[in-house]
Amino acid sequence: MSDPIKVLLADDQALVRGALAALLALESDLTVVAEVGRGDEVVDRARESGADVCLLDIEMPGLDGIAAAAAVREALPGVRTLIVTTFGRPGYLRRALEAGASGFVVKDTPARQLAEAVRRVHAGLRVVDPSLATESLVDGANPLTEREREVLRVALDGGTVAAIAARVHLSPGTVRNHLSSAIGKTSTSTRAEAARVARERGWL
Amino acid sequence: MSDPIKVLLADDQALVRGALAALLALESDLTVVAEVGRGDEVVDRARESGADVCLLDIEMPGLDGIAAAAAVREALPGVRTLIVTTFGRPGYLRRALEAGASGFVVKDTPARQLAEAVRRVHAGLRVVDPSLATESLVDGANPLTEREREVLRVALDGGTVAAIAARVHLSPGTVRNHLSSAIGKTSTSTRAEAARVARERGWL
DNA sequence: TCGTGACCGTGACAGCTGTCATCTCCTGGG
DNA sequence: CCCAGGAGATGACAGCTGTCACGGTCACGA
Repeated sequence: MSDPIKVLLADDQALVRGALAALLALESDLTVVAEVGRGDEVVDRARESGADVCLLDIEMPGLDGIAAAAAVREALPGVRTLIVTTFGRPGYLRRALEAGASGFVVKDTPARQLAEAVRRVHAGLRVVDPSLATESLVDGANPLTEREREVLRVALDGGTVAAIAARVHLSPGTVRNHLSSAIGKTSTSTRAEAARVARERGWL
Repeated sequence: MSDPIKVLLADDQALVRGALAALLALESDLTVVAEVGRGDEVVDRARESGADVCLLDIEMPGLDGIAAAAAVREALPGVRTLIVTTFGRPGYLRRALEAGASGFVVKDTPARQLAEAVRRVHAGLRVVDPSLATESLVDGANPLTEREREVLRVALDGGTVAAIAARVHLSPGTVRNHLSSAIGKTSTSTRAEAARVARERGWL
């Protein structure tokens, strides 16, 4: 039998991190060599520990899991990344694959499938949650422009147009134009609704 | 040595559920006797399995963890409940304790403390995340009335006042009055912001 | 019994929002 | 070269929103 697969775990919730470590420790061909709670520590710790596969949550402080996957791709081309996340938003899948992730699994897949996903990714295969793959095709690509996304992200907090304009350094009129455009593209009628829909689809 | 403590796990994410089971299985004095993914299955499965302690996530379909704790308290008075949740919102802690939960732990506590929390709860002790306990006192009680909460919950989706009014069966004018009152109580300036703040504080 | 407060509603008003037309500037195809 | 499209901005307009004042009902405790 060959050497065990070395795994790095990245999740901001310590309890989940420890629990996943316990779960993977049950597999004799896997070994957890590093655990981090922030996205911006992934590359350094992966290098130090000589990890083969990085399990990355998306919601993390410092750097989100998708950006961390891109950073790993850049700095350590031989290391595979597998996104493990709570939210199966179609846009996340697309962006994860664009960032060079080898796999995408949501947190409500059965526990025993996780180890298998790690093995497949390590073997150079792609692992994609099948239910999401189809949904991703149906939803199509992200229609929002960069500025529209930026404005919508700020609009999530719920402030007035004037407050949004101040935070993105634009004129209030321009902000309203971008919001109006985003409202149209999301088939909604208020900016709060548009922001919610865009977030749910992983467009932000 | 006495019999192991029988634990029921409730979390809507199968991966987290399985991982927590693996984590607790490392402790020789604990045994996971049931796992459920919905709040409304907790009481039945706890009864069947003869669980001593129920670990409950808050975000669950069917019945949320706090309501599930109340249901367990009602149907199985001898069974202790321990809330294990992602969000350390002060209002959640208060409501959890009011619902009869014996403990409240957030998911970024260290993994090894979970088993200890289970033991303490089983022994009849209260376990409360210390950082939250103080924060809960600072924030004070939920100042929103029942109607204000209802209107704010619907307002989270971001629709117009007319849409909210239709969903709660009130006149648009009344909805605006409730929203205005809620905006004042949250020290915000728009209903979207008020809804966000109220949700973050666990007031909804 | 009275006062208090939650609740529901109406009407009015200032201000904010969403939409549209229009303009300029810049960039990347064809 | 010209054109399309993103970005930034302005002005106008109808409609929506947040606020306030006011009136009414009901339940609860003093």
